[in-house]
Amino acid sequence: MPTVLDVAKVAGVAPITVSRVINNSGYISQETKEKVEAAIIELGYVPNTLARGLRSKRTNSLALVVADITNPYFTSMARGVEDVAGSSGYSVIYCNTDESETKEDKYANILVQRQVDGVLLVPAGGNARTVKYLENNKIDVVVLDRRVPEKNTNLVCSDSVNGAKELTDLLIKLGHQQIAIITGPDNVSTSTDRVVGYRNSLEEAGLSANEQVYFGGFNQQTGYESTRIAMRSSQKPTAFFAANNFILIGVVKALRELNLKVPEDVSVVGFDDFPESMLIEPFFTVAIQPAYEMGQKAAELLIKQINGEIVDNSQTIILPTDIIVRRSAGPVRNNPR
Amino acid sequence: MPTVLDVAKVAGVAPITVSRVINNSGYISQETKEKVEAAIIELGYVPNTLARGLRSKRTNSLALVVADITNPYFTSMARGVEDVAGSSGYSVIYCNTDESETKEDKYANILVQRQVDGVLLVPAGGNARTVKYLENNKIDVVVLDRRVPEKNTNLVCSDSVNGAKELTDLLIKLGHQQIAIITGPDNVSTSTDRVVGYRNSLEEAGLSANEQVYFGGFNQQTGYESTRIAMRSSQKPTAFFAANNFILIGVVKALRELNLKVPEDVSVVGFDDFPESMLIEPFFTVAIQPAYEMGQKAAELLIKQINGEIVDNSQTIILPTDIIVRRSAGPVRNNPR
DNA sequence: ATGAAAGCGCTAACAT
DNA sequence: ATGTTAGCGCTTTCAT
Repeated sequence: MPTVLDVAKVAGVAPITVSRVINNSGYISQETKEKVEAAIIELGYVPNTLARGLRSKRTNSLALVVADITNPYFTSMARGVEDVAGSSGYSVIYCNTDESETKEDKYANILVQRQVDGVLLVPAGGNARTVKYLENNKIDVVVLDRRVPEKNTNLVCSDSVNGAKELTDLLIKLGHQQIAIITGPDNVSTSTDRVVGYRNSLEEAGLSANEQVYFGGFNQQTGYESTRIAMRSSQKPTAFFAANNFILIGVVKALRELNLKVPEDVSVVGFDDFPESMLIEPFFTVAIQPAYEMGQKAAELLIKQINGEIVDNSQTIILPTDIIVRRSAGPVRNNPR
Repeated sequence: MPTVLDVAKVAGVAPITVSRVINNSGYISQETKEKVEAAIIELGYVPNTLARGLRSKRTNSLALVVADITNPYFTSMARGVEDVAGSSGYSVIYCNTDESETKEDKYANILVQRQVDGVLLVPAGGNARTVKYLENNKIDVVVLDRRVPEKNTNLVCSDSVNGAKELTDLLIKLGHQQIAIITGPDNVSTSTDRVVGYRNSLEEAGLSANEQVYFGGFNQQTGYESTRIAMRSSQKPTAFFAANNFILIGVVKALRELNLKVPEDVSVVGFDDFPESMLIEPFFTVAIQPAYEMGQKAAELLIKQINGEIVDNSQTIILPTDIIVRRSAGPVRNNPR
């Protein structure tokens, strides 16, 4: 492979001049520039980013660390990140933690080794260890989707508390008094914030006594199992609030097995849903988080941070959730089953 | 950040000895090893992969170039790749071409700059340009999902011809005689192979005269529009074959709008579907491609290739598709509408 | 507007 | 079993 030196020889200039042409930096006469460009094409020269990064301390690469890229919510987010990163000359390395702190640690180490300029982190555990580790190693971090306790960071997330409040309000307005919420781990802010919004709504309606909260994982199994438990309890819910898309699917599967119709017998609302491109007929009443936009905003913030355009690195961007009313929630049945 | 030199000083050895400990290469006494490891921990040393790559000509990074990571088919594939790559010490850079050759070219250039060791390529255009470009730059390539014309390459794909044949056979067995296939671009092998399988089946049944093929894009819009056109034609299909998941959704949306029930009025089959985790009640009769496994196999092949464990770089791995019979295809209606 | 020298952090090649 | 030397390809720094 040809190097700057080869190009320099062909163009009859010094290597540094070639570098200046490639990077559009410093003063170069039009004439020299053309000579160099011709040589680059002639040789099929491609700059080596390893050498460049080693010398300049900038790799033009970012990392996106998410729970699982397989969830369309994170996939959209990833596209938002990539589209912004790409147009600013950054490549993106994706990492799936599967909500495991061990995997997160492993990746954090790899990212330091790779000298990425910045990391977009959806933290797996309920702690700031990874953020601190990355920052200690001079890597800029923007936390995405979830808050991290005991540490101020740049943060881009959506308004879970408010989205959950509105969703619960909506159920209450439909006459539901016994509403169960099924959510993720109790150490993840998106999971607990949605419970907070739910509680706020119940309280406002004087329904606090009917609170019914199930923690678990952000997966189908949790939705399925918690629904079965709830429906066997003395307080049978007339409505379910699923804290994410996979839980939502689990809830409905369980209800089907119990021969309960949605929304005739039981109402269901949730967070996230699936993209319209995957749905024949959108059915769920949901709070949609603007995942793609969150990815974009986070990437923009991170890049600014890397470029030193931001002094304060504890900026919080909270995007609103969008309530979409569809058919999965209806008025409570008055006739007892 | 500490370097090998810092570690070497603390441990009282030469830098190369530190390198040997990090890479587990050459002979090191247990004693020295422990001294070095202690120094590494003491200083919080993390190796710099840029320097390492520059020197050793190996970056331990791969790239996966797909049409659109937003399609669950490619997302699964990506997880397959990442899981294998990760466990072999490789990081993966993902690139979305959105089926555009321009974007593919742009990424190919970036990947050469980044000195990735290998590329897993789902080629956007119907040509071998990118493969040649990468190979000219000494980067190993495994082509994924689709064949590339006029060039022997390592290839991992699924058996589109056979899957399409079986799916069409199934419709014919149900009594359908007028079957339309709606597929992707006419320069993509997955798109054309599925037409070939479809044709083979019709021919075998003596139904070649009824052939009805719609090319377009692998997206919902194509499914929707082609379905409307087909249903307005003189040969109204009694069954549709959608060549991928998004087309499938488009077909069903169009049929719904025409007040046609699936499968009572019209039968529908397709390729790919969506993961069960996203489906309340799987409905479509489909040919499933083992996307995750394809990603795994391709990554394994690529890594072997990189390690020089394979001489021949035109190895083809074709994985079988799996026909799942569900409810979207039924017997043809005998009473005319 | 251009160039010379040096060095980023690591490991290959060659000692010892 | 360990060390010395050199250099990967680029850009920073300091000339001119």
